[in-house]
Amino acid sequence: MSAAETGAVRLRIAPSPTGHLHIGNVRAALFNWLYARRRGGVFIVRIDDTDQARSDDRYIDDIIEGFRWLGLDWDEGIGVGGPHGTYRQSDRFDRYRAAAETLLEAGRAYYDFRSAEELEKLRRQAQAERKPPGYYIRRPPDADFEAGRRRAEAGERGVIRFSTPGRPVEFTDLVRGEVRFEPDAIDDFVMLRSDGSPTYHLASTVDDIDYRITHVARGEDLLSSTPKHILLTEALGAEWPVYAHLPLLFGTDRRKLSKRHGDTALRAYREGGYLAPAVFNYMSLLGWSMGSDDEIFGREEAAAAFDLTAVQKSPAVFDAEKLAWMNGVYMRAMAGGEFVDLAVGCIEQDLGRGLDEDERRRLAGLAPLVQERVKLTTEVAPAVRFLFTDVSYEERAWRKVMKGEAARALEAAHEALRALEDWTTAGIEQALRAVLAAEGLSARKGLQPIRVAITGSNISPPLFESLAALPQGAAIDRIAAASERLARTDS
RNA sequence: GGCCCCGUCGUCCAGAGGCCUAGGACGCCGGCCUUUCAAGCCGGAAACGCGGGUUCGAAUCCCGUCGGGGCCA
Repeated sequence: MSAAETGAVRLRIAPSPTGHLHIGNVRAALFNWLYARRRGGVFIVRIDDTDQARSDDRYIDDIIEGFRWLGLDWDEGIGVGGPHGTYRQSDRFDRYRAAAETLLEAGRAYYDFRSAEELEKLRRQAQAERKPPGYYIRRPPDADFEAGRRRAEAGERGVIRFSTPGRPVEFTDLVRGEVRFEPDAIDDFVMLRSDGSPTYHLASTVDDIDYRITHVARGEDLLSSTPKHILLTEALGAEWPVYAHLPLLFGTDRRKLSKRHGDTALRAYREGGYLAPAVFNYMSLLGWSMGSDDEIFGREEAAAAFDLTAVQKSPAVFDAEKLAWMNGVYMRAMAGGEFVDLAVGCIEQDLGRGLDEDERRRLAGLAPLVQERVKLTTEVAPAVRFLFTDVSYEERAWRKVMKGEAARALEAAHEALRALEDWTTAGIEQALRAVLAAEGLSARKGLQPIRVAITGSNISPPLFESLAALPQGAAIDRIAAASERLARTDS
């Protein structure tokens, strides 16, 4: 009976700190998290920093912040500790070398001193014979353990390769079903490079064994490496985990999502006005669904329903537009007070100063109308900025609206609003409608110039509420200013 | 080049032999509402890659083919 059956499941995500946390990694992490939570198991975050030249600790912070932001909490690993050390591969090189040594002594690995040219020749030969590329990379006849060791100790540079047993590997993948690889498809892969550093195959497999990982859910790009990992695990005397190879995330060109597809860093979304629950919700739908038409759901709901066997086999294209729509759904679903707090934060940052009591009150009055109009948090400040700064007219808006009857509408509005005693939405609406009717102007024609005068734009929150959110004096002044400008530009 | 994976509307997902004249969502188009913009509501266009087979019956099973992708080089 395997560990997966007897104990709690243990899953992990192992990002490399060689760049900002990538959304492909985020999706993989999310599925691992969902499955761990569903099974009441353990979720681990390990840092795969074997490539020390390209790794940078600031990216570790980015990874930690990113996962935390999304609410993917982990039970062991970087930042939270656990029984297995630092959860950084760079601290475990000795362990990997020891594992390689064990295999060497057991005859399951060998030193390989062949030059790149020799190997290249073998590859070309394999290609000419239409054989798998790794076909000819096999243990050379003279590769005996003692001789290899002597040459290595004498300072000769060579790699240590795993010696594949020459039999097919079969396993059941939770997503793909039965998978089989023929011996020819599995080459004698390098475990330790000539500089003594471990390859991904070695480090990752040894870690999965040591951390007693029961389920490995990772991108499909690693499917063809899986037989190597299985063989290696066996050779090291351990039981291999259950594998689940997740469909890749594609860009709109249907290629593996990468830098050139624009925003592939989670950070870009965190800073671009997206809400964590929306990102979580959207990403969970990439390759999975609840099995119903329900698309809007939270973390706990998803965790309760998740199963790796229900994951889609085909790749998913990341659709930024649908994410934006979903973000809008979450924006609108926010409690009113919560949104006001968010809006205050947005505008204060935009203004570079705090809001006073009166300003907050005015913002809060308009907030519900803004809330249902924005998709991203970054849209909040531009929508309410007119409340706190002098208007600057959008030239296009001005030209579109300030013509024809605009002057009359502004003058009439100016007069009516100056005389108005009841400075409320209802009062303002009543006064303006009355005066427009008296002038014979339609609401459409009469109100747009006022909107531009007040907000600077022809697109804004509803006008009467916007006016009410402004002090009466300021509103009147703005209309007068627009009137003047119109008179100037007309003549 | 070799091996492997995948194939339902433009995109994401539902569909696990009859409930499918294929459903939902985003996007798109049209309408309603309306002071702008959104939101909301109503309606529309839009897909089972292709060819065989199995079966009374196939989007669902099998084979082939085409197409796409991944890995190694």
